Amino acid sequence: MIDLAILRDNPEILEKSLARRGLTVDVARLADLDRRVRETRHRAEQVRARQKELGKRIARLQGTEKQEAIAEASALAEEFKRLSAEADQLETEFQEIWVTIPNLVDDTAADGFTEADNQEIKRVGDPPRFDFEPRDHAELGTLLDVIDTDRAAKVSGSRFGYLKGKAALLEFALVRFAMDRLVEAGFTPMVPPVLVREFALFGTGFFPGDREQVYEVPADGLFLVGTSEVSLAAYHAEEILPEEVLPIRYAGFSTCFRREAGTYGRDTTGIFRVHQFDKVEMFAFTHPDASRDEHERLLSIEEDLVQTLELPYRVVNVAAGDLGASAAKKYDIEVWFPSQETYRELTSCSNTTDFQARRLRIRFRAGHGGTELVHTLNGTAIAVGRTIIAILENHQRADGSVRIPEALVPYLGFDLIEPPR
RNA sequence: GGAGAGGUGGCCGAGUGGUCGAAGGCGCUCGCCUGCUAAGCGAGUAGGGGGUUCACAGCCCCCUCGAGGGUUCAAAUCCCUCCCUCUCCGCCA
Repeated sequence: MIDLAILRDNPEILEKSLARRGLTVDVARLADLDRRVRETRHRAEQVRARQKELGKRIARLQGTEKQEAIAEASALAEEFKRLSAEADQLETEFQEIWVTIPNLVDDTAADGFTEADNQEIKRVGDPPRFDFEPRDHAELGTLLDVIDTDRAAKVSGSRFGYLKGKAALLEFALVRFAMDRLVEAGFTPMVPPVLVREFALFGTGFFPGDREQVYEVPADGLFLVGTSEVSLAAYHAEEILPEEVLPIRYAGFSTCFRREAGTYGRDTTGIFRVHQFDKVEMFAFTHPDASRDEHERLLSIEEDLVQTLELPYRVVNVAAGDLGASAAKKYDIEVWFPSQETYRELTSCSNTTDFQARRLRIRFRAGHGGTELVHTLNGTAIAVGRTIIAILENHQRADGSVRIPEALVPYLGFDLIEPPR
């Protein structure tokens, strides 16, 4: 949710932001609806005030006087009920639209509406040159017997995979490697719930917009998270934090579940796009003045991790129209995939400013004694599945064996994945 | 799955129809005192919305004691529905 004051005092800012996202919303009508809500509510409150005052006198009155006053108060109560219902109805109508309004786009977010408009900020590392025909990760996975999507299809359907043997070990190495780095950087490690209540998804901005992407467990009224961002953000829901605890930084490890509805035919090879994968996620709660710096900090941590894994990548500033509802600005790190001869998304980090904090009511006690909304940010540290396949593809050799990046060797105890004899 | 208890302010915790947005305590803020620290004394301190306004200053109003509905002139207090938390038993990684 964005600040209502924007709609009231600077609707042109909202107009502009929506236009940058390529959305059409009748802002004038929204503003008018809001005005009518307030007008009606105000009239109702005035009636209520008179009714309450009269009620106080009734306690002290006797006889006829009392009876007359009660009759009058009764009429006021009726009137209040009527106006109040009218205001409720208008407000419902307003909220229905208002909750779908995405965050204001940051001035420095890239222009454009699709992935193709993402603005490249930098490239680091060179794509590997092979003197043989490189295999894609699915081929390598089969050859090395470390990824099995055929049997996964039998057991669970399409877009699932088994990590097997050294790839399974690689997962744990990556997770521990990332966690170690993050703890060093001041993050508190977390293993959060992956089943959450609806409010957590609404609060993080995934609902109502992306509802069809989320697995639901109707019998229990719970939902499977697509990222631990959801459970980490909601961790401090409804809280008023002391200012001095900010920034709060969490490193959450969780499995992520995504329905991938509407992606039929896209990325069907291997485990590039699956319904279930594990991820280490960074999440930060900051003072509003600190979120821009924090965003850059998260990005630099992501870059450090990718560099340490010796993967060639580029950083893009995501186009306004391609941002999620809650993000004001987002950076993606795209890593080179030799089989696709292109850079594909490996990590992503967003500054959601006060959008999630407003919905989740996460505030801090500010210096002046009042409360202010915090800012929240999230960023991928390691998306395990994709990182594994990036390692396979980039560090493969002619015989199909794969070299383990040096930084992971201490976690694994081997430096090569070879085809079984 | 069975049985029971309970949801009140930043936190703990009183409060069964009007004088309760709410005792008391903790915490916090300011001041005083104590030659440091600790203790002590005094005052203040819920959140949200709206109106007025140049104003995030004042002043005024409304809402909120888990949520929603109901009874009543009047509800934290009475009634109904739902949600949530905890305890014991059962099951269980």
